[in-house]
Amino acid sequence: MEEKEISRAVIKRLPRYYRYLGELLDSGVERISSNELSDRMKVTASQIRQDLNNFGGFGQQGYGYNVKFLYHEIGKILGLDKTYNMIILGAGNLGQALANYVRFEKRGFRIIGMFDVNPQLIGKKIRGIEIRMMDELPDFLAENDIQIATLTLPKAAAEEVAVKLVESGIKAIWNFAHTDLHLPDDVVVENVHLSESLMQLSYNITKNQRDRNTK
Amino acid sequence: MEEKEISRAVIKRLPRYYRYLGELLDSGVERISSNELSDRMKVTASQIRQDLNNFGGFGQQGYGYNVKFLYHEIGKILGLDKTYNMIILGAGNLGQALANYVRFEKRGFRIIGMFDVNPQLIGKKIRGIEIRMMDELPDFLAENDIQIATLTLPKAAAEEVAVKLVESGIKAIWNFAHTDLHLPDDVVVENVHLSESLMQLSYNITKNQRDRNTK
DNA sequence: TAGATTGTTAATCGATTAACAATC
DNA sequence: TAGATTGTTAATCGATTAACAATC
Repeated sequence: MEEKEISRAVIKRLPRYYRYLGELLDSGVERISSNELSDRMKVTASQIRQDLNNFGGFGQQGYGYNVKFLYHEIGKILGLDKTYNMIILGAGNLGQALANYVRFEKRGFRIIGMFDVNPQLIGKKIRGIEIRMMDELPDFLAENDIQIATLTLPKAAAEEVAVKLVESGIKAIWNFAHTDLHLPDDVVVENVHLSESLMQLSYNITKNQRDRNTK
Repeated sequence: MEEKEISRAVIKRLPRYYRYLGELLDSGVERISSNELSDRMKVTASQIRQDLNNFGGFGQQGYGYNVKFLYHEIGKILGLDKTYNMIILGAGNLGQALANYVRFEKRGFRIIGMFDVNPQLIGKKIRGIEIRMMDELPDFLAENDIQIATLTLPKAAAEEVAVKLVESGIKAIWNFAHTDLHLPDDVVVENVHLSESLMQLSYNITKNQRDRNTK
């Protein structure tokens, strides 16, 4: 079965399509053309059609796309038709904030455990999720079917914990630590580097000011 | 003064260079060649040289790059030689987590105010930063020089607050709300969409499983 | 049927990589 | 000077946009 690799650029756009289609669905829109969607999303209609056609023909000539159908198809592509059990490693501010965030649950991402090394946090519950000592991790992983591990801990600890997780069979990591994890190829890592995002912002602020002075 | 536009792809890589150079600096490395850096960062040496040359010749033939010099130059390009006053709009879990994060401060991003509509939060302090009522925002902006506004509030409120901020002269927004802000061109917006990041992860998990079954 | 709009091929644009002359 | 490595041009690759035939 020859399957062409989908480019990273396309994948990064899918969640945004999904969001817009969800909003259209909520507001009762039944069908939409690539042209109208392109207007709303400020991308070219051509790109929308190309992107979607990577996964098959979801539209119909002369009609456009059925919003509900397309929404669910993209959901399936993104793996949102399944549920995922998650744990959070590092129950500091960010870890707790993520645990408190209910919207993830609605999309099928269930946080079922949190771990930390700070004994003061142990036993504390965030939205019903218990914070456990880090040394309970191996047992917990053995007893529970976990698909995603979230790293919200200092970078010094991140790599070490990540290696342990992978040894225990974890295949997907959502990494908030400011470091690149060096893991086997079959482990999926999605990085969220907040400070790098902030630096892009300060770059653009600086550039913006320069532009204003120049013009 | 003809200045060629630097591509977004290049800008996105700069913070990562900055991070690696910072680590090299900390570990006492004085100079590095594009080749050695390419080994560590898993990018091509050619790309490193091309990227850096967008901003001028930072290296020296036969020698490589001086780590300390390059680190500071990239810092300047990213605007990290200045300080920024920030406010956080929405003092929920994520807003509080960001406020608690000390590392931003070290890089020159000072959070000096937080705002929320929930009266129960008013007066509370996060790391010394007071949470104020949202209606105090205009006065606060008039009395303080704010460069960055962080939006950690529900998407329904985000657009409305963003428009108010821009009317008060804010030119840069760090947006965590799950919505695209429609603002004038001279306003810089940097989006952090956590749920979209999570969807990319679930896409790759799904793909990974498919690959394993196929091979 | 006529009109609309997709799916898809071809053209363009931009970003990455390779190669090497310049130069420290 | 010889060796190393940049800065930069040229070649390649990939992604985006344009165009239009297919078809609902």
